Amino acid sequence: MPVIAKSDLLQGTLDLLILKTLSLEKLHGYAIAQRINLSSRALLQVPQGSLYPALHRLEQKGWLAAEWDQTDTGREAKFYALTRQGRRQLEHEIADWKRLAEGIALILAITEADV
Amino acid sequence: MPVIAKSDLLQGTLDLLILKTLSLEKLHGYAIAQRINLSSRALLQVPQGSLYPALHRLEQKGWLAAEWDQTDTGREAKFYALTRQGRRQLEHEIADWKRLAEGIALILAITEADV
DNA sequence: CGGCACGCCTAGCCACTCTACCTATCGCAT
DNA sequence: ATGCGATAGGTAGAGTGGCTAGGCGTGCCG
Repeated sequence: MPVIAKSDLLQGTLDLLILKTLSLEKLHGYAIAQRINLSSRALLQVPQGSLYPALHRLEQKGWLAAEWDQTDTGREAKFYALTRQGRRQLEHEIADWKRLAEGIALILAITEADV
Repeated sequence: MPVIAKSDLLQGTLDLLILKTLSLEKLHGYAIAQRINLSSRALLQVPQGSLYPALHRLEQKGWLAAEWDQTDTGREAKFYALTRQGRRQLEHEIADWKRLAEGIALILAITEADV
């Protein structure tokens, strides 16, 4: 058991973040993590040990397609792109997330007066 | 693998929901699930197989205190109340949730124009 | 008297994330 | 020249925690 930590992602959200990030731009793994970090204003961090297994999982499910290519800096890197199924999946995940977030928001909004 | 489903809770959210629900009112397990269902306008469901283990877990962590008592209908039921630690934990979980929800909202809000 | 709501519970599976590690290349500073 | 941080990919293993599917017993209503 870690001492403090707990700044973790919630299980299931990582797929959503990856799919959404790739829906705008083809990126390689390392860049995906950076983009998520940046776009969320550092609220969200993706450890490599979560990222790469997730990418492989999503690829296996047919939601991503991988392809080796060169980065801007001339290095080899594996670029991921959304498949058509991935795009459909993304929409599901967004809908699921909104439902969950709304549900939780409703619960959190309850006050003594409502009981 | 279930066929459709996937209306699941995200891991970690259940603790938050239970703590918040109990922060307003002492309730027994069965009633907690009903209250979450109702308060979220049925957006969120808590299966019993998730609920009871969660309650035991939270009790073990010292966030809940349990006590047998009578329901309105005269039945025996185990009522749970937040401990002081539980109240502190609830605040942490709310803060964590807000951070996560905000981070994800930021990511979901990105459009082609931002890339 | 049969079934449903109430109320509690557990076993076992499964999915996902995390820590901690490994590998290799490149640029820059010492 | 060398060593370190960033870039880039990866795995193993443990831990967490939700889910399905079952079980128990009571009380009420048709």
